[in-house]
Formats: sequence, C-alpha cells, structure tokens
Amino acid sequence: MSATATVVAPPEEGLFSAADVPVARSRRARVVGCTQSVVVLPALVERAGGPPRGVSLERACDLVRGVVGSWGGLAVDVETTGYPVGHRWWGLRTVQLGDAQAAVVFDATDAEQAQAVRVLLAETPRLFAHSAVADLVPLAHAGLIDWAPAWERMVDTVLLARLADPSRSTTQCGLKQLATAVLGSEAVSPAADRARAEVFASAGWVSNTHVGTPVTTSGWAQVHPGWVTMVRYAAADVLDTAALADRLLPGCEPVLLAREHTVQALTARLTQVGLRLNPLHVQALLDDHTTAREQAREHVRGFGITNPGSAPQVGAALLAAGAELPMTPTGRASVAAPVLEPLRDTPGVVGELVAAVLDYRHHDTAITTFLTPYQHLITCGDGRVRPTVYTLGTDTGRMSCVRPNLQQLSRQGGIRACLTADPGHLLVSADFTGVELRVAAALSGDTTLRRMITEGVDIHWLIARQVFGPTATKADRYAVKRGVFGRLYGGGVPTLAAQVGCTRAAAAAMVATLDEMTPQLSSWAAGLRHAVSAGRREFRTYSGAIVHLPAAFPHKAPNYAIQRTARELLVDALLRWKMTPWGDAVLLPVHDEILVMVPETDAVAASEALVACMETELNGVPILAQASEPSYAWADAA
DNA sequence: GCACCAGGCGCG
DNA sequence: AAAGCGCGCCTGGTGC
Repeated sequence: MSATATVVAPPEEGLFSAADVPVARSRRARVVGCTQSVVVLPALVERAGGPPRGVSLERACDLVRGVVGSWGGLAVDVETTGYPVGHRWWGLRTVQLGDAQAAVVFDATDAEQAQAVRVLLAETPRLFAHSAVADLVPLAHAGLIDWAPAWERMVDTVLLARLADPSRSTTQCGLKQLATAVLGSEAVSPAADRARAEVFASAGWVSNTHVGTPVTTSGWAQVHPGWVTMVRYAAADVLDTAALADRLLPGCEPVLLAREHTVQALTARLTQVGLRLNPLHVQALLDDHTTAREQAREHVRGFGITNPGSAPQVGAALLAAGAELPMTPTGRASVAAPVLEPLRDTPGVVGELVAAVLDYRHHDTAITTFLTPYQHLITCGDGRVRPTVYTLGTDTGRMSCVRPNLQQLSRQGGIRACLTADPGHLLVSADFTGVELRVAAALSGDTTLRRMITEGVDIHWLIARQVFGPTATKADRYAVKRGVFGRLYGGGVPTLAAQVGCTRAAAAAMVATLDEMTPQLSSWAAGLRHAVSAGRREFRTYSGAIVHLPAAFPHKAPNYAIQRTARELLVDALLRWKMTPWGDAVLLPVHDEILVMVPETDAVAASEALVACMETELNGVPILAQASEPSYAWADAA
C-alpha cells in the first residue's frame, strides 16, 4: 500500500460516501448470498413478470425515454444505506425510474449511470414518487436533481391517496398497504417487500434501522444492491407508485393538490438543509441527565427493583407496599405518571419509590429520546438533524414529524436549545394564540364566545371563578382550561374530573357553567356528534379540505373539525410565508407554531412578517399570532 | 436475535 | 353505553 492511500479525501460538503460503508458479511449473509443471483445494473424489471434483465446503459436510457414519451412522466424511487443524509454511512445506492409497466434500476454509485439518471430526471416533465421527500432529498444531495424545479414537477402518491379518499387512514397510506388496497392482486410491491425482509432476516440483518443502528447489522447498508431480490424490490416500488398515480390522480381536486404540494415543498427544506446541533450543549445535558438518572436508579434499587424501567416490577413493588393502582386496558396495574404523581406525597415506601421512579423516567426520557440520538448525529454525522415533516401525516390532517420528531421536544429543560441557527442566522418563531378556542368559536358561531374573544375576556378565568369562587387561582384556571377542551372533545364528567384533578361535582359544575355560558358551542358539538351517529362522514373546512369523521367514534367529530381547520390556518400561513423574501428558508411547523431560520440581520423584519402571515380572520373571529424573541438557540417555552 | 405489542411519555 | 383528540419514540416483555 502506498503512503498516499492512507490519506482520506475530505468529504464533499461534509458528507461521507456510500463507498465508505464497511461490509461485514457474516457466515449467514454469505449463505444467503449464494442463493441470490447478482444482476448487473442497469437492469430492466417488467410488471408482466420475468427475471430482472441487465441492459446496456444506452438501452436503459432509451427505455426510460420511451416511458416519458408514452406516459408523460417518470415514477422515481431510490434506495439508500438507510442512514440520514450527513451520516457517515449515508449513501445513495440505486435510483429506479419507470412507469406502471416497466422500471429500470440504476446503480447510483457508478458515475456514468448517475450522470444518465441526472439527465433523465432533468428531461422528464413530470415526476411521481411515494413520499417524495424521501427521494428528492437523497437525489439532491447526490447531485442528481435540481431542488426547486424538481418540486415544481413532483406528484406525490401519498398526497394523492389522502385527497382522493379522505376516509383512507394514515396507516393505510404506506406504499405496500396502499398498493394492496388500491391495486389489489395487481400490486407487486408487497410481495417484493416480503421477499426483501426475508433476505434481511436470513442474513441476520435488521430492517427497522435508526440513526444508532450499527452499520454491520443494517440490512439497508449491508445488502448487495444487485441481488436479484433487491432489484425486484427496488423496481416494484416504481411500478406500484406509477400504477397508483394513474388510479388516484383523476380523483383529486387540482387546486387542493397544488396547495398540498406547495406546502410539502416548503417543509422539505428542513429535510434537505437541516438544523444544526450544539455539540457542547448536547454533551452537557447528557452528562447532567446521566448523573441524575444513575442516582435515581440507585434510589429505586434500594426498594428491591433491579430495573426501574420495568413497569411490571414497579407495579408489583408498589402493590406490595400497599398502593392502589388502576388497571391498564389489558388488565395490568398502571404505573403511568398521572397515576403515580398523586402518590408522591404518600408517607413511607410508596411515596419515596414513586418519587424515585418518576425522577428516573424523566431523565431516561431526556437521554434516550432526545440526547443520545443527537449525540449519534454529532459523532457519526455532520451534527445536523434533518427530520421529515409529513404534511398530511395524520387522520385529522395535521402534520407529523419523524427522524427525529422535532414536534415533541420538551418545552422546558433546555432540550430545544440543542438546536441552533447556522452562523449568521437566527431562529424566529410565532404561534397562534388560543387557536383551538378561536376555531371553535368560528365553527360554532357561538355569540358569547366570539364576544369574549374579541373583547379579550378569558373564558377559563370566568369559569374558574364561577366554579371555585372569586379566589380561584392560576392553577384553578389551568384546570378549567383542560376541562373546557376535555368537554368540547367529548370527555365525560368522571374523565374530566380525573383530568382536571377535581371532584366529579366540581367537574359537573364546570360543564354546567360552560353549557350555560356558551350554549351554541355546546349545541354545535352535540349536533356534529349526532350527525355522525346519523351517518355523516365528512367535515369540509373553509379551504375546501375534507376531513373524514370516524363512524365508530362520533364524540371525536368536534375535535377532528377543529384540528383540521386549525391545520388549514397553518397551511395558509405557510403559503403566505412562501411569498415573503424568506420563502425558501428552513422552517418547522409545530401545529400552532412556525419556526424559521433567517439571516440575523433580517430577524426583526422576518418575525413581523411571520406574524402577519399567520394572522387572519375566520367567520369574523380574529386569528392572532404572537412572535417569540429571535434567538440563536431554540428557546424553552415561555 | 429480531419483530411485535403494550405501556409510558414527550409535544400540540 | 360511553368514550377528550392527534401524533412519534423509547423500553421491556413476549413469541418466534
């Protein structure tokens, strides 16, 4: 080996290449490999059947151009090593292009094939993908596609599925489930995925990988992309995506579809660029929480519990000490926080054990859910988080966020400050003020509630004083606030009492006061519930979006209507934001809040613009927003 | 040793 | 009959 061979070239843009992934083929993997013929890429796979066939690059390009000519677009899908962009083991493996009849699998690690893919992607007037962010972000990072024009031409079959049939649940919008539901026996991706999963399992590799999965055990990183099972799997996704697009596109309202595609592209910036982690802050918090967790662990051990994370162990110990615990739905003793919290002050063993367990859980959550994954991205990656926002990711239409979920960071304790703006930038944010109640007022038209909102009267204080008397405290107000929403969303008196932490009589009084004060709100909610019982299945929002109301749960209907309407207000704000000078900025929506990274010199103006984008009016009810102070690190909630 | 489920907990 | 709603991620426990 020459001396220069030990010199590692600096990774482009701080990224590592897939070629760096260490291949650690076990004996099991070698055995599986013997059963897999290797297809030389590029390869053609046809829905009609037959084995994948290796073809020349020229022939592959001709085939793809033929698809564009006849179909007017290309379905696109990619396979990666399964790690996030920026991770040292990240890498683009293959790119698949085609339509419902034929797909060509290209080797993205081959320079010539990659260049061909780049040209083909640039040529097609339309792109189809299932969950487009997962394809466009790797393609853009590999330099195979230009970001903005790609989004202009993209059609996402997840969005098609949600718009074409609002009654289809989110869980049925995964490619395999959707293909089974829509394409029936014609679907090819479910069987191809089962075959893939079997290969992974036989080789001893995991399918469900995450940022901390050792590279030597991840099937996505270890598998040979040319193995015939993988080529079939890769192609099947394109074949089914294209078929789904053909079936679903005609059932979608073009204006609503364009709206969803625009907002998807806006949130995709976060996945592409990401947000920077503060390594020192992550380490400091990790140290603190680890110390505290180990102390709590020892404390719990003193009560004879070897594993403080084990609910059965904790439950058994508490029962033995004389505590009374409610049952979980499956009949086990519940040791959840709302159950344990009131037992904190119990004298003796029960109180002490409860306090130690809750303490342990608090620190364990911080470490395992937030800090350790961040640490992985720092030590094994480029120190950035690149979550994916699913813009129609829930049954109510709300957005969701994964890998990591930045919508669930602790409001207190400095976890949010692990995320920072880039140098020369600041984070600005604003949130809708009391949006659920305002939407409830707008949808119900309740005269009293509308007047209280416009006059700035706090209904929660009002009810708290009526129920608890003129000396009602801030805690009473907070309890009432939870009770108001609990009631609006269909909670019964016992549940409300438990939720609020008051007697059933007080909860009943609260309900009575609310019904008396805002009768139109109560009747609107009751009317919607009854309508669902009578067969109504849809609620149409002001934007034209339709939310499906679950037939089996009429009591959920008011919540669905309010959540979806609030989501549409958020979308409208994002669409207005797109038109500002910072429309391309990295942003994160958090249901009633928008966080954006902007150049620091623009922070004040951007902050004002953000509020202006969010503020509007709904059925005469003002929808207001409030900005937070621009900051370098994401701050705790006020 | 992996997939799956339940329980638990973080958010709005 | 009665039911607050919506998520994602983690661990422990179980079953294969």
